[in-house]
Amino acid sequence: MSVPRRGGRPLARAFYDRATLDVARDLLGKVLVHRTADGTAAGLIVETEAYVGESDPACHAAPGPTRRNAPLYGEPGHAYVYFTYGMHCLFYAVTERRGFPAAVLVRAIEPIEGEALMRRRRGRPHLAPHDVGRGPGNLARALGITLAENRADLTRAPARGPALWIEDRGTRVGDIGWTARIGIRVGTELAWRCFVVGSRAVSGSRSVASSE
DNA sequence: CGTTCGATGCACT
DNA sequence: GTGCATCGAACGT
Repeated sequence: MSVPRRGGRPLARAFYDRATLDVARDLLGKVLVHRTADGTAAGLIVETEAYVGESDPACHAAPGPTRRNAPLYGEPGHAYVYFTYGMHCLFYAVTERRGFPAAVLVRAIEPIEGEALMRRRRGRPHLAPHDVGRGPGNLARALGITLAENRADLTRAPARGPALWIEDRGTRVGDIGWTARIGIRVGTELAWRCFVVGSRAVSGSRSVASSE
């Protein structure tokens, strides 16, 4: 893939207000940025999964609306942060029109900016670069994304102060692979996980990922 | 390389 | 009370 340039602007609402599978694919190569009081950390998105509607048995909206999944039903272009296993936060970008519950889970990033900060947050100074943002729980930890970021508007990046957004820095990714989603017990027949072929930051079994 | 298992908090029924 | 869209340590091959 090409060398990233700096200084993008947040992707517009219209980017997210589309079919979720298209958004999942198009997020590959985009840059997820979180600016906090501790500094700015950013990573290239290399792996995503789509969760689409109440008819998708693996989607958190499958049981219908609840307090917890409410952001899925809201305006596209907002963050949905899911706290799971008592210790991990997962970051999603809400997609499709208001009222239709869908989102893209970001599963892996390659560090681009603030790698020292990301390592500090992970608490593991000796990680290889491709491991810093490998896995959905790990990347949220590295970027400092918590439940405080749930419902954050991803289309706004004010000149200063805390902000969470996704931007295009002109990076072109190579081949894209599609497989079943990881870590779910239902909906495994759907190939709604996509990733950049060859990226060492992609989660899951390395031998499987490299053969796809 | 692979599999198994415990940690840990919260929303939901 | 149950079940997680996870992770990393421990252990087997």
